Formats: sequence, structure tokens, C-alpha cells
Amino acid sequence: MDAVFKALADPVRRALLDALHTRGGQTLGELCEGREMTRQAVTKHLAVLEAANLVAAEKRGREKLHYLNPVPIREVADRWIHKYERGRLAALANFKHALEGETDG
Amino acid sequence: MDAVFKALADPVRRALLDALHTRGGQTLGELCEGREMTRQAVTKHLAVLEAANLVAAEKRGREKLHYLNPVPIREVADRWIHKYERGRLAALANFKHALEGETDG
DNA sequence: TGCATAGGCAACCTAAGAGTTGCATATTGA
DNA sequence: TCAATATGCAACTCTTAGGTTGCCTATGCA
Repeated sequence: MDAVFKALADPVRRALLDALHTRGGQTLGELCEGREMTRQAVTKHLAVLEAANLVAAEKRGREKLHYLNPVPIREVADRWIHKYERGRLAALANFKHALEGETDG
Repeated sequence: MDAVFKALADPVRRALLDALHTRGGQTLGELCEGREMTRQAVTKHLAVLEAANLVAAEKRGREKLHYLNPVPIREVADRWIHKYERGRLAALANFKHALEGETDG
């Protein structure tokens, strides 16, 4: 779970996930297009995404095809974010109360 | 949005959010209890959370009370995660296909 | 007033992250 | 076989993030 949060922390990596969400099976070269960094930098970002199991790659000949794995994002939503949805309104009321300078133990 | 992802990337900060989700209005001292780091380290983490607007603080006397703001987490879910929910099954099929060694441009 | 408590600020250290350069490997195709 | 293409690996730089120590400020209270 920590690896997923860490992987999502970088905007370049989120953009890579976007690209693979738009079209799966892209090669490293394709994923490098339009990014102002070297191929090696992109390779490292993809390695982080693979380590977090957000992306899987498959070699075909001399190319490497990349695919998005939507499962870990789902799990983050289910196991973490939804916890904050429960009791969200109470927290929000609490929060607003505080902003108004009230003290409400 | 980037600030929120960055803030969520650290397990200590997620634990702080958990603590404030369990009970709002905790002081800095309370939030330090049980964590194996100095008060100043916790202060820095809370500053990151405040910068991301995930936490708001209010001074009462010599104490500082902290409150969780559930809104940014909601926004991440709505604007980002849900995008991956749409077309999730298609992506998953694509992904599994790749894992099985199929090539499917 | 005097002291304990709660927290703030700034300098510093260290390690990890993001990116680069340079070179090596492995396909593809003529 | 030879050159071009696609990617991999390793060492290096630079910045930032996480944490510490030391000291200062402000409030509470006897």
C-alpha cells in the first residue's frame, strides 16, 4: 500500500498512468514522447510503477509493452479513502466549527 | 492536487490523518504520543498536511488543536480515482491478456 | 514573580529521489 | 554480417525530504 502511495506522489508517474489508461500496450519509446526528460528517467519512473504493481510490462521482441493494472488504485480507494468517507460529514462539521474559532472538545 | 498526493505519500502523515479521523481537536503533544520521533519532526509533517489543506489548526491558549479536513481526500477520489474506475474492467482485461503473454495491439 | 508546560524557529545532517551521461545488450532488417 | 533501433545497466550529480539538536517564545499557574 505504501508503495502505491509513493508511486502516485509524482506527477510524471501519474501522467504515465494516464497515458496507459488512455491506451494500453505502449512501448517505452512511446511513453517517452512529449516528456522533457531522458528515456532513462522514464524507465526509472516505470520501474517505480511496476514495483507498486500499478503497471505490468511484457517484452515483445526488442520492445517492451506496458499495461495499466487498475487493481491497486481500486484497493487504495476501497481500503483507505472510503474509511474517510464514513464519518466524513461529522469530520467536516468538526472542521468548520474549528475554522470559526469555536472550541469544541 | 499534487500537494495532496505528496502529503499522502508518507506513512507517518497517513497515521496522523488516521489519528485525527479517530478524534479531532488533538494537540501537537497528543499527536506526538507513541511516535518514535521528535516533536519537531511531527510539526513538520503537520505543516505538510496543512499546506495540502488536509489539516487545519487552531490555537487555544498555549495549545494547538488540529482538525482533519476531509474535502481534499474527497476531491482526489472524485477527480482522479474515479477516472480509473471508468473503463476499469476493460483495463483489467487488457492487463490480464498481457500477463498471459498475448499480444493485443 | 518564577517555573513548568506547549509550542515555534533555525541550522544542520543524512539519505533518498529525480535526473543525467556513458556504455552495453539484444532485436530487426537489409 | 552490419547498421539502426529499442532497451538495459551503472555511476554520478543535485535537490529535497525526513529527522535531529539547540535555543527561543508564550501561556498557565502557584
